Amino acid sequence: MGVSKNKARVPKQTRGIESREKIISAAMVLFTEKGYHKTNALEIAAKADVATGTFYSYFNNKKEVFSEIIKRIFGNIFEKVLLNLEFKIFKNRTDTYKEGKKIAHVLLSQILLEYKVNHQLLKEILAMALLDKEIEKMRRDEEKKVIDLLVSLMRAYKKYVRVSDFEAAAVVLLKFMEEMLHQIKFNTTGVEAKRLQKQIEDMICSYLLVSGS
Amino acid sequence: MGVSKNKARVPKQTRGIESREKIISAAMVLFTEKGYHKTNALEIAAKADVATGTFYSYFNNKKEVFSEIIKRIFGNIFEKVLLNLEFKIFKNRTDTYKEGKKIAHVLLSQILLEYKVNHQLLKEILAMALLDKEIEKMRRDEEKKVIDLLVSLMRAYKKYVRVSDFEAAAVVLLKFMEEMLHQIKFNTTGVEAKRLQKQIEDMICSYLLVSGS
Amino acid sequence: MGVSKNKARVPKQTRGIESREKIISAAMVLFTEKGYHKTNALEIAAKADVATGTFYSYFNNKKEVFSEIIKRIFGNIFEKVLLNLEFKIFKNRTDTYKEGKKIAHVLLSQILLEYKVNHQLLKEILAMALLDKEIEKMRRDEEKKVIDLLVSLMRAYKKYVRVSDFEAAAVVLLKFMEEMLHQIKFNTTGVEAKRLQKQIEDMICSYLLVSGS
Amino acid sequence: MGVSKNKARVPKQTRGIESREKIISAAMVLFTEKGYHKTNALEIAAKADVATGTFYSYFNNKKEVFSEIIKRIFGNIFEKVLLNLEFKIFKNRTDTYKEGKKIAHVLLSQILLEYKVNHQLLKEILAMALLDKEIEKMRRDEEKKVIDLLVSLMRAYKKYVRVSDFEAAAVVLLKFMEEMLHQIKFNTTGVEAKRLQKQIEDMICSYLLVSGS
DNA sequence: GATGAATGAGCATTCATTCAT
DNA sequence: GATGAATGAATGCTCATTCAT
Repeated sequence: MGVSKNKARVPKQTRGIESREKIISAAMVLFTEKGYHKTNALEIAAKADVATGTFYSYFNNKKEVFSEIIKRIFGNIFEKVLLNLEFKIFKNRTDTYKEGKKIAHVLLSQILLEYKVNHQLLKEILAMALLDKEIEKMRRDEEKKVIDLLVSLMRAYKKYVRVSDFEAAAVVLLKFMEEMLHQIKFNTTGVEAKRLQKQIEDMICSYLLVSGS
Repeated sequence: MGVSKNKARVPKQTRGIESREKIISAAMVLFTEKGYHKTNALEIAAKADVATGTFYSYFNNKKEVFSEIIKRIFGNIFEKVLLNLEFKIFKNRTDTYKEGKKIAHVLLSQILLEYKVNHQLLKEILAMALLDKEIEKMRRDEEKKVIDLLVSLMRAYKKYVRVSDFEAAAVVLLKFMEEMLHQIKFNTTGVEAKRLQKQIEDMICSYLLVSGS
Repeated sequence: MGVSKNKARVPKQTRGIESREKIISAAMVLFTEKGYHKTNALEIAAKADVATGTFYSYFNNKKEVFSEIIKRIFGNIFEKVLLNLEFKIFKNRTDTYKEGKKIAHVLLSQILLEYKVNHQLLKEILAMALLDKEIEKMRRDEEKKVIDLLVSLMRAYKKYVRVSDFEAAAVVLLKFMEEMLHQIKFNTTGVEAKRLQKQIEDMICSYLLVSGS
Repeated sequence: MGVSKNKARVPKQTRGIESREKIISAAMVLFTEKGYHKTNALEIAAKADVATGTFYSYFNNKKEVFSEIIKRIFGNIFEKVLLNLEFKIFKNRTDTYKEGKKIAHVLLSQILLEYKVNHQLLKEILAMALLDKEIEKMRRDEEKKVIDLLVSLMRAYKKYVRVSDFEAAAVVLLKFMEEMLHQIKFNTTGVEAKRLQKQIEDMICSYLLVSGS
């Protein structure tokens, strides 16, 4: 589906691999600076110091570079963050609400730190995920991984968990987290990040953790 | 910035108003069917049964029609929903957690009902709000109204409310609600809407309402 | 089938019709001078003193102009020649072989005269009829008309006609005539046209007409 | 004109000869499948399992491979058919019209058999002979051989031959035969091959042979 | 006011050919 | 000899916008 003419050359020599990387870097810079829609293949090639033809040797079109970039960013962010998440929790066997809240705080701060990909590019990716079926699928696939992890975590700690429908809860939590991260990053409302973060942690904990513990 | 050449004619005769309306309707259909970026002025004019020139009499460019459409949709949705919200709450003086939960359920269902604007167009709007400063501002302005209302509501019912930073809470709640509505609408994860809705209500209530009441 | 996006504008105003005609004329000149494959839309537009966009308003691509040109040439040549053919024969009730031969001579000369469309363009058309399914179909359709006429003529004069399988004979005659006309026009062998014409007439008559008459 | 840069390497080692042959075979397949104009050097090299550079070691450009292919096909067809023709006639000393007709039938069937080169490629060659001066010359040279043979044959059997201008007659016959072979092969009119073949034989004989014999 | 023809800069994409390795 | 990466001019086509009628 949508794999286009599959004409894209796969570089075998070092020089080819370098060119491909140069193109990806240049595209990343330009998508960030001018946005995906306002960037064109010619500019990318120029910025990458490569001929137009070279661009089209490695990518069938603009969207393919974008996909490649997204793959890398998603791969980076989600996996890094998630491995972190798993690790943190298993390390700090959380038994009480207060402990939980502390962990939530550390985690969120940590994630926010990782999540420092440049704003504009992130906006472009989110927008594209809304506008383009293929990009949407890439996002969905990545989300699936997180949801699965969240479910397995809730299952492992079920006696400390308030909710019962783990899957639905995982979806709600994930989407909530995502939105909040963007909110903090893009900050469209004028309320300071710290205050927001506190409310977010509170909301997660009051929803997720049994309070009596 | 963005004030454009202000050449757009403001129709005063019935015929002119009709033409303008036809253009807006046509644009709405096309933005929905093909997306904003893939729709062009010529098509809109054609679908509206109007000459290309006429299109440019009433709108300086494609984005202006889009803005107009957004204005109407935001006006419709947000205001309708919000007036409803205010009305509902003042009518049903909520004193207990259970009562609150019931109201939350009714409200969310109500909002979801109002929120049935065609998916695709909504996606386009959200995407544009990420990509375009002007559209982003329109969205932010609309959100401001909701946040203000939420704050004033919390203030009015503060004894039943768990949280203390009303403004931050309002932001978190609004963004959460928005994201959840989209999640239910676009349903990218495969979990059924009903299960999601239940978790959402739970999350809002456990966060917002004092539980002992 | 192959009708492409059907986006081509049909001009309604005099100016539009003029532009379309200018494009067709320019294309004809260029196809003749440089051949179809070596001519491009930009050049056609330039020669027609029209913007590139105007070219694409009236034709979806180069092939469409070519089709239009072919339509006109085929329409002109075939119909003119054929009406002539019918008329000539009905006027000169041919009873003897000698009479037949005289008529054949007059006719062939006549046809050759009509057939003076510029060589190069004709070559291009023939070549395209070999290379392109759509153009091939256009040619076939035009040929069908001639074959039908030839059959009906043979039927009308059957007592002077040697052959019995009228349809096959018509095909053979048509193709023979076509090829000979091109041969005379393109003259690839170095034998003078007059000598060829004589042999052609002889071949047609000895094949077609009963000799005893 | 057309001598090109003459840089093409002439392979002397087995490996080189193999590469050259692989390229020719690949080109033949692609010209057949996609046509000459839509095939490009890169594809040919890829299909031949050879680097792009290797292609340009053996051929200066696409047309050179095409010329090579044409040379082989013409060499094959014309020579085979003609040697056959000469042999057949000298074997079967034809004295009467009926004998002549029989031979014509056998010959035509024979030729049609030899003439089974793949349609599409033949079309491409014919089209190119119309479009390209060099290819046209190649065709003309090959035809010259046939015409010479036909003339010498007519001369040898002049007492059985109706016509007097041997050269013109040879041209007419050759062109007629060519066209008819294509007609039978490409069959654009829907009349069955057998019926056409019969008419063709009849036309040749009634034109060529003295009937009283 | 309305029409729709015309504009032309702009963009995506291709491909014959070269050349460093 | 062979490789395949790189080149960049060339081309097809689009579309926002203007303007004569």
